[in-house]
Order: sequence, then C-alpha cells, then structure tokens
Amino acid sequence: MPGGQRLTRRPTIVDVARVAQVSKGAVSFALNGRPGVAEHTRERILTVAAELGWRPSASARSLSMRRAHAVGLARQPELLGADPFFPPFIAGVETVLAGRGNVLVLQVPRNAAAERDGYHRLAADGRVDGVFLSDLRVDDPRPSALAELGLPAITIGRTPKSLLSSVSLDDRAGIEDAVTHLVALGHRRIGHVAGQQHFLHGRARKATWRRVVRAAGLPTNLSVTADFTASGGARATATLLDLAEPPTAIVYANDVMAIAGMAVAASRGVSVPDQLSVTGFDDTELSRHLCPALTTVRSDALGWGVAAAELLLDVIEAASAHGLARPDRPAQSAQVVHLELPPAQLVLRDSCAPPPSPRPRVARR
Amino acid sequence: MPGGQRLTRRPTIVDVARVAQVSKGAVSFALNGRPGVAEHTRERILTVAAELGWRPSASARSLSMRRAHAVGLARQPELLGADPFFPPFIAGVETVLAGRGNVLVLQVPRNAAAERDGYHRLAADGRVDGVFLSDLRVDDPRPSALAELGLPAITIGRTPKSLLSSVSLDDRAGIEDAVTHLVALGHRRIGHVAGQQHFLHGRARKATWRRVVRAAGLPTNLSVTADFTASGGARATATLLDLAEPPTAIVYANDVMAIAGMAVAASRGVSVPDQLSVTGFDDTELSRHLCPALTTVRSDALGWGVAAAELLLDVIEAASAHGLARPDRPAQSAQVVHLELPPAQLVLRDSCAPPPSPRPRVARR
DNA sequence: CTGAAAGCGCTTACAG
DNA sequence: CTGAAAGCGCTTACAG
Repeated sequence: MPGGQRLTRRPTIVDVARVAQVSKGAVSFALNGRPGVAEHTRERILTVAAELGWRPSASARSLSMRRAHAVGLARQPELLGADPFFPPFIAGVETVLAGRGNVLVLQVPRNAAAERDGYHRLAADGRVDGVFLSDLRVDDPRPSALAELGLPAITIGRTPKSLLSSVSLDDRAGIEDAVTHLVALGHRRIGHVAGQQHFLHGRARKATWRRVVRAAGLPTNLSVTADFTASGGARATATLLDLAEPPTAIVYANDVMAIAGMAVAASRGVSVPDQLSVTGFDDTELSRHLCPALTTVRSDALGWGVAAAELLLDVIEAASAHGLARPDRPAQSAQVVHLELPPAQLVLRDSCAPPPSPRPRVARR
Repeated sequence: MPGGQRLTRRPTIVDVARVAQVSKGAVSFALNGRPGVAEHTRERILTVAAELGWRPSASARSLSMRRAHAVGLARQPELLGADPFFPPFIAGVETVLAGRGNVLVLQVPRNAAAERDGYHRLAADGRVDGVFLSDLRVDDPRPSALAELGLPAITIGRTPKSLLSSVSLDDRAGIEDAVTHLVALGHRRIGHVAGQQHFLHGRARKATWRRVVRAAGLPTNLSVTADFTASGGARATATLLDLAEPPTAIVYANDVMAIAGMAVAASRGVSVPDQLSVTGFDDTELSRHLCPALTTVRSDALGWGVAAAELLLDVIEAASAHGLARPDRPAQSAQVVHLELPPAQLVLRDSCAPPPSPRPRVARR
C-alpha cells in the first residue's frame, strides 16, 4: 500500500518518485511525455502525481530548461486606457498562452525610455522568453534594438523594414470603404481627424483617406491631426467646422474622437447625419448605441491576439532550437514570417447620409 | 588587470566572483546589500557586476528564495474591456511593482471556473507570490478559497466578512452626492440604472441611490438593473422612459450606460438636461466632451492601484516571515488590514438641470 | 569578516 | 527500457 501518507509541504518530484517507486528521472520523463518509460509505469506515475496534487515548480523548470514560459507585453498607460482594441487582443493572447503553458507579463512603462529598460530587464533577468511589440511608430527603434538584444519578438502590425516577424491586419481597407461610401453618397468635401502621425496606424489611416479622396478628385486639405483622445477629437472637429467651407463628412481615426466630434457638432446645432456625416473606427460597444448610431470600422482584435500569441510562441520555439546562445547570430534570423489577417471592415449604421448642399448628387453606381 | 575578457553567454554570479576574485557567496551578499562583506570588497564586486552587465537570473533566485517576485491579477474579458477603471489601476500597480522588483502576471479567464483554476495553477506552480482579487461579488467564494489555499491575497474593495486584507474606495459618497444634487435641483422622480447586482459595487451604488432617495421621501421604485454595458444601459433607459410617470433624472452606475441612455433620450426627442437630467460614474475622458458634458463621479484609480500593490507586497512579506510552509495556519491570519482611500467625488458638468415640470421647486438650501 | 558547501526542484545527457 | 548523477544560477546557514 504505497502512498498512504499526507504531505504537509508542496509535493515535489522526489515525493512522486518515492511513492511510485521509480527514479526522479523516470518521473520527469513520464510527466513530459517523453519516451523511455514503460506504458504501465508511466500510468502509475501519473496517477501518483495526480493523487499527490503535484505540479511542476515553474522556477525549477525555468532554471533547468532556460525557459521562463512567459512572454512580455509593454504598453504605456495612455495607450492602455484609450484603446478599445487592447482588451479583446489580450484576451486572445491569453487564451493561446494558457493553452501552451505560458503566462503573460504586463508592463506599464511611463515613457519610451522606461519601456526600453523594461524590455531589457525582462530579457536580462530571464523573466520572459519573448515579447510583443505594439503601437509601432514611424522609424521605431525598438524592432532593431530587440533583434540585437537577441530577444525573440514579434510586432503587432508590420514595420517597413520588418526585421521581426509580425502579424498585421489591414486597417486601410476599412478607411478606404468609409471614404468610398461617403463619395458614393455624394460628398465632395470629406475631412479626416487623424491620430498621432508618429504611430504607424495613425499614419496609415490618414494616408489612406488622402489617397482615396485624391483618387476621387476631392480636396485633400481637410485633415487635422489629433491624438485619438476625446479632447483632441473635439478640438480637431471644431477646427474643421470653423473652416470657411467646412467638410460635409468627417472620417475619424477612431470612435472616441468621432463621438466627441458628434458632440461638438451637436453643440453647434449641426445635425448628424443631415448636415454632417461621420465615421469612426474600432466598433466600440458604445458606437451602436449612439444617436445616431455610428458607422465605423471593425477589426477582429481577439483573433489578432490569438494569431500574435501563436506566432510569438513559434518564434521562441524556433529561436531556442536555432541556438539562442549565439549572440553573433541574432535569434530572429531563423526565419521571418509575416502573417496577414482578414482586413478591417466597414460597419454601416446611421451616421452617414447624403450631403445637405443643393449640389447634384454624383453617386456613381 | 582582471576582467579583460568578453563573455559570449549571459554572465552569472560565478563570472563576477572569478573576475572580482571572491567567492560566489560573497558576490551574492554584496549584491543583496547584506552585511558580511568589507565595504571595499563590496564596491569592487558591484563594479565588476556592472561591467559584466550581470543581472540575477529570475528563475534561479525564485528557486532558492521560494519567491516568484511576481503577483497575479485575473480578470474576465468582458470586465477587462468595459471598465475604464482598469488601465489607470494597472498603471498604478505596475509602478509599485517595478519599484520593488516585482512583475505583474495577467490572466484573462473565460469564466469563474477558469478563474479559480487559474489562481490555483499560478499558486501551485509557484508562478506568483500573491494575487489581487477584484470585481468582488456578493457571497464571493474566492476570498475564503484563496485564504484556504494559503495564497497571499488582497481584495480590491472590501467584502463583508473580510478574511483578506483589502484596499477600498468609497463609491457611495459619489452616488450620494449625485442624488443630493438632483434633489436640490428640485427633482422628485430620480431613477437609477444599475449594474449587475451580484457585483458588490453594482449593489452598493444601487443601495446608496435607494437610501438617499428614500431619505428624501422620494419614490424608490424607479430603478432598473442593467449590466454596465451600453446596450444594457440603453434598454434600461427605454424602460424608465416608457413609464407612465417617467423619472425626470437618472443616476447611472457608470458612464457608458449614461452615454447610451442620453442617446436613447435624444432618439425620443427628450432633451438632456432640460427634460431629463443624467449623471454617470467613472469620469471617463469622453464624459466631458459629450453634449451636454456629463456630470459624473470620479475616483482615483491610479492611487488605488498604487495602494493595492503596496499592500499586497506587504502582505506577501508578512506571510513569508510568518511561515508560509504551515498550511495548518493560513498565511493570512498574520494580520488583516483594511485600507480606505479618499472617497469618490461628484464632478459637476452640464447634464443636470431643474426638472421640466411646473411643480414648485423644493430646493432645500 | 570570508569561503566552501548544500540546497531549491526540476531536466537531460550518460551509463547500464 | 531504466537509474544515478550532473547541472541550471542563485541564496544561505555553517564553519573557519
């Protein structure tokens, strides 16, 4: 009758070995599903481990495997708060991580310098095996810094030079459809309230608006750069509405700015959509419950998180197989892959209508 | 000339010892600021460590210290997304953790069962030294489960039975002030759109509304329970407005529901604040940029995060001093402390006005 | 004040 | 197919 005892401390692998009457090594092999243990023995070991409530010590595994089984994500507090994209993205990430025995370490650095230090420290301490890089900027120094550090990493969105593997989702499709929709409704003066232009997505959205508006032969000088916040969106909207010839439609780079913009319009007695059409971006839960309900752009943030986590774990796997211990050859060089998810989609609701002016409708059907 | 070499692998404590010409132990003592090393020697060791770019291995430290230097926080995806409270709270938590050499592990469990398993696993794997418990529910089984598990934990908000230390911030003050404000404006029919009543904060807000309204001799049957989401807030608002005698003011349990409620009012031609006064809760950035700007309740989420992290780290410290290895005596029993932060405050803006009816104003000055 | 050694709980070549 | 042993990189009593 083996195993008749109760342990008062956390059971370890030697407890399991003793009760199952095998060696420590055999237990480890059995529990990790490696060959070299008879089927019958393996079952006994697993049973004992379960009975004892044994779980491997994360730090012991980490130390011997040189693997933290953890990945990192840093995000500055402003972005953490402002962005409805983040929660479902994280939820997607976590699903995958949990399924593959990994854990998410979240950093909230105060600024860019703190963020860089944070990544260095996580790497140097062996706290994480890899990191996500999000909120990509123009000429972002982080991808190459990370590549040099030898820390496996992927980017959320794709940088022009692409030193790192990435998973991206084309925002441009949504903006393009929004502008096209407005043009089809007959608008000839379509404005844009942009996000910070040092962010890749802020820039891409603006560039797309510009390209499509120009292709339609419409003026491209109706844009104001804001910052994805409500106050920025409100100010930018006021600027556009103060123009001698204000736009009859505004494409916003996110929902929050669009909502604040609608409030500015309302406060001036400009009715949406009769006198001003408006589109947002993000499809926040609130957007469909506005009056009028907001036409916006939706992307699959959860799916993005799932894909990103899977890719990062694969990159980590590949890097360690490739020999992490060779700083002369960056781990990333193994193979750079760029995943592309289904593009963002326009969600039609009630905030767009034909322009108010007596101008002839130029709807091209 | 010691130290003339470059290491290709991660430097360890033995590299530092070799270069500084001392023992491993001395290095460890010097780096941890413990007595037993001559000042002169200590300095040399620190210099060498810095030159070599040495950083302690997190897993090695964890293994020998039986401390993960990490804390956990689990939050279900719906809550993660809906709640503007969370980002600044996390930012506050992270500031403290980073300053004390700890790290935040974020879990996003799909449901209550997954959450419980998640905490168990984090504890059993030794991934974290303690956890935050947020989104407290009525008769929440988690505090006692955690206490039994022996995992150090604190609650965000205080449970009635209070097995665990806690840090809370009184929401009720904000609601009370909101109702009082509306009463002073002359409202006699003040409604409430509540959050889920199985959440402690949802329940507390409703109870406070009820108490203050009753104390003023006003009807207490004008509340609808929703769920903190825009769609829930919209539905609840419609229900109230459909009443034979609808309220002239509505106190919402959060901003999102208030904004959706304002949209419902607008869609019915009910003007805010002339025909309907409205208050929110959270002071989201958007709230001041609405039309009309939303009167709401603000609490210091960042400060809450700071206080919570400090308390949790202290509790962990105390528990390990107290002898974590004694499951017969729960670690928590050491000392239970309840921190109370400055209460939430009403932020007056433009969404409240005297009621429209010809009723005499009963403003009590 | 300092050094040599054991130990934390795993994994993994390496012999049998 | 299995077992004994070394090693991961720290910390910490314990002798000197």
